[in-house]
Amino acid sequence: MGIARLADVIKEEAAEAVNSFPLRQYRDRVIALDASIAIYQFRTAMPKLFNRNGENISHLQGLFYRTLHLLENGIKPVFVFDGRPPDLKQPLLARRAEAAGARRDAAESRRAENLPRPLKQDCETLLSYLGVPYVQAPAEAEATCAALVKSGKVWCTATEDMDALPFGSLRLIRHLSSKKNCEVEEISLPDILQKLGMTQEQFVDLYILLGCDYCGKIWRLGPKKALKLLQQHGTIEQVLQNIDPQKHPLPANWDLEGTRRLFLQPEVADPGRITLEWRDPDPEGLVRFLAHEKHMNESRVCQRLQRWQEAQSKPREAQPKQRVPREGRRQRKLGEFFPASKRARPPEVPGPRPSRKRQKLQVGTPGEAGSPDPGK
DNA sequence: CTCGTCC
DNA sequence: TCCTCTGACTCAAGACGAG
DNA sequence: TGAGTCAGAGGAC
Repeated sequence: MGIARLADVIKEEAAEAVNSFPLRQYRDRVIALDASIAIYQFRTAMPKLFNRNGENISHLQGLFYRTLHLLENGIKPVFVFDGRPPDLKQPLLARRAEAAGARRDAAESRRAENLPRPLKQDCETLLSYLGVPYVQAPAEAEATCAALVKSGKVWCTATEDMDALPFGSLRLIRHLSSKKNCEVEEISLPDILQKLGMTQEQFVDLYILLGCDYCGKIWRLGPKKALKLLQQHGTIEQVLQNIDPQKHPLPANWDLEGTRRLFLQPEVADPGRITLEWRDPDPEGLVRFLAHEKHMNESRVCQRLQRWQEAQSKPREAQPKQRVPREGRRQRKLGEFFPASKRARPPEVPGPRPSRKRQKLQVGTPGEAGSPDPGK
């Protein structure tokens, strides 16, 4: 809701805070991604892909391809899963459910916001085989992403949702996809605050006035006026004292304090108790899981993995313009990754996750504070 | 690069 | 008058590889 | 779903 409006305000009033960089610029950087959003996109934007068992596997294919693409570019991704939505979001969710239920069956509308459990487990299994860490957020994923960035464990949040900014993510990148020539748009929160002459608290107030997901907005108070009045008076309370309440009625059940608290003191996973660790993808495990268990096209999986391996063995540079001649793309050698039997298929049930490659987000050790160097 | 396919 | 906000509308949203 | 238009109405100057 406030997403578009905030993007407009930033582009108009703080254009300096927005820059574009080629993806290669983010080599060796740790980037947090909202897993639920990504998966939801794969499931909606993609034509439904059903395997032979009638299961929709769009999310697996999408996650597989996109994650490998990030890894090939030297990026260290960490996926953050949504937890329980805050109570303040319930009205919004209810509205969405109602809208969906109006034209679809009730079962689908009940999908609410949280991913179905088996779906999420599949994604976790896939990430484990890819050697990519994931984090379970207690509440909003964007909030935990922001906390990870603030802690220095993560360089930036990659999302299309502007929420990460009021949550305090110092850097936000958009348009992170597998498109060729991908230019990533990076938004700097400190630059925004400086250009707008606002504190983070005032910025949160601005976001609330623009119409965030958690509470209604004030009638006839749009982006221009909201920004001007806030810069002039400092807080929403002060703004309210300087506008005509008749012409600008407040929304019903307007929980200003609650919404502020939600952004400024959100419920997040403690970054100090999270250890992020990346391993090489496990090609054998990926073929077993994706092709044999989930029935993705085996040659596609293998082909993609082979491409990844070739990129790995190549010298670190070699990206700039060096287009590999047609010839360079070797054809498949299917037997490559699973010399051992196809017969050893894992149990059908999601069962215990692959034990050997267990992903580690241990809680306990602050771990090496391998903070991504802020230099550059 | 555009377009058709992925299961 | 011009500026600003609202609301109703439409469309496309992923990633790949063959040609 | 959300993001990009385009119509039009209420305020501001």
